[in-house]
Amino acid sequence: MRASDRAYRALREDIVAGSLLPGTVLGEVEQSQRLGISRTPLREALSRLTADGLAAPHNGRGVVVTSISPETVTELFELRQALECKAAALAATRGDPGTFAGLRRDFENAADLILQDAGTDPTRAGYYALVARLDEAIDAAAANTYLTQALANVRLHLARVRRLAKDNPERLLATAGEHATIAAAIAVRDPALAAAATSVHLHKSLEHFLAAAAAPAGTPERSTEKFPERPRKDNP
Amino acid sequence: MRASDRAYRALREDIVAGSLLPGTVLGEVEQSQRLGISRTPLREALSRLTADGLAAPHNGRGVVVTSISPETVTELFELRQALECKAAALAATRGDPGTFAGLRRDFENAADLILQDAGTDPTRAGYYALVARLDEAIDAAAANTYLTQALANVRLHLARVRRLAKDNPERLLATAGEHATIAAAIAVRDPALAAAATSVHLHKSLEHFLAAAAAPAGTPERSTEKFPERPRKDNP
DNA sequence: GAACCCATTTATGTATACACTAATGAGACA
DNA sequence: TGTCTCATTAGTGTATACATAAATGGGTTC
Repeated sequence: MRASDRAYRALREDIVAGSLLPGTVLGEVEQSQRLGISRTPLREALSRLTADGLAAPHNGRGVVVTSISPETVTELFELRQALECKAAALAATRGDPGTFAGLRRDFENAADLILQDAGTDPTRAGYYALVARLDEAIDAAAANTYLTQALANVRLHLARVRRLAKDNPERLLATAGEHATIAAAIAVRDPALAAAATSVHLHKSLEHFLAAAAAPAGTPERSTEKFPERPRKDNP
Repeated sequence: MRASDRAYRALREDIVAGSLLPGTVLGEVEQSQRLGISRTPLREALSRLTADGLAAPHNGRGVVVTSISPETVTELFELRQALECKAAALAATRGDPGTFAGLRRDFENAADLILQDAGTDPTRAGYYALVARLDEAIDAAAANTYLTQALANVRLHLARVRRLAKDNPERLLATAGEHATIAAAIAVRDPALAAAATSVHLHKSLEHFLAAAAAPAGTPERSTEKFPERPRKDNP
């Protein structure tokens, strides 16, 4: 694999995982030494990160990791709603009913996935893999390259948000039901219903995130830690 | 200005204007010599073009200018509809009524712009500048960075399509009315109406393009020239 | 005559050297 | 003591050299 690809993946993973905090200045010499490559492939990686919106030019000199705020997430969900509703509607028009009927059943039986390994797997990899399967099925059924690419970018930003969302089992169980409803609407080839179900799901997801981000009483000091705004030099 | 920026703008302009035809292989040495810069900034320009979707990797070696087909345009318009309807709805919720009332009047008086310099200005720069003003007003009123950026990318691709669309004065006059309707809906702060008016406009625009692209009788040989698919070496 | 193999060449990926700009620091002067 | 200026430095932008892999062409062999 090319060094620029490895650098891009490594930096993207660090940003999404949160080990590179928002506001961190990504110096070329610094990062190239950290990743053990030269500046040329690193620059290409930074260029791709900037195009993704995970990094942004900083005073015309260097790039910084973009920040996340409740306002940012609200804007992201507005775009997400436009894209996912359209994708669900197209999938309902063009998709294979059998595929989505199967996904509907999987989500209706997802309580096991969510509750079973509640303690063993804090990342809920199993359930999120199922969600990813639904996303991929919708993308494939929508059969629209531009839409799929735009959604991929949204989901990239969403992965960052997910780290802050603190999804409790109750919310996850609710999302399973919402996803089942979406899959069911696509399976019966009802575009308007699929879009409406998607809209409902996204509305509730954003509501849940904003409520959690509103710094629940008892841990008010974490809210500032979760949304740093000042540029800071590497890992503080 | 940086050499990489100049290269990016120059290549983008060449692709949008059609002087670099779809399928053209963009060799690094070749283009860097043509633009009088070294390979390093040119690579960054190619990277940005690839991120924009104007170029795509070619057999893992080099990049080619992406092609445009009626199917591609249809997909582009599906994404465009999702984005522009959402933007119009948000603008209707948040925008300043006075701004859009003024734009409505401008579009209602746009017949002069369109008919006046019908022969003198084949690109209709004046009218398209007015359209751009509406786009910018909607972007500003929607106040959503993610949405604006996604729309900017769509409009970039749309500029390529416009070259093939062969807009006659009748169609342009019709679009002026459609744009006036959109501006009016936003001015009265009716999100659903704004989205609907946008949907109607885009539906008719796509319809017009597809009809024109269907190779009108008398010039069937141009359809293959308009949508080249085979990679070709530079300007044939 | 056709097919296969090897050499050459061409183009990309990477590293590094050089240039230039902007930030930083100290020192001098008011 | 504060501020202005100049030198230093750190970091980015660009050019170029080198390495490597893929395409191409010629030669040989079956």
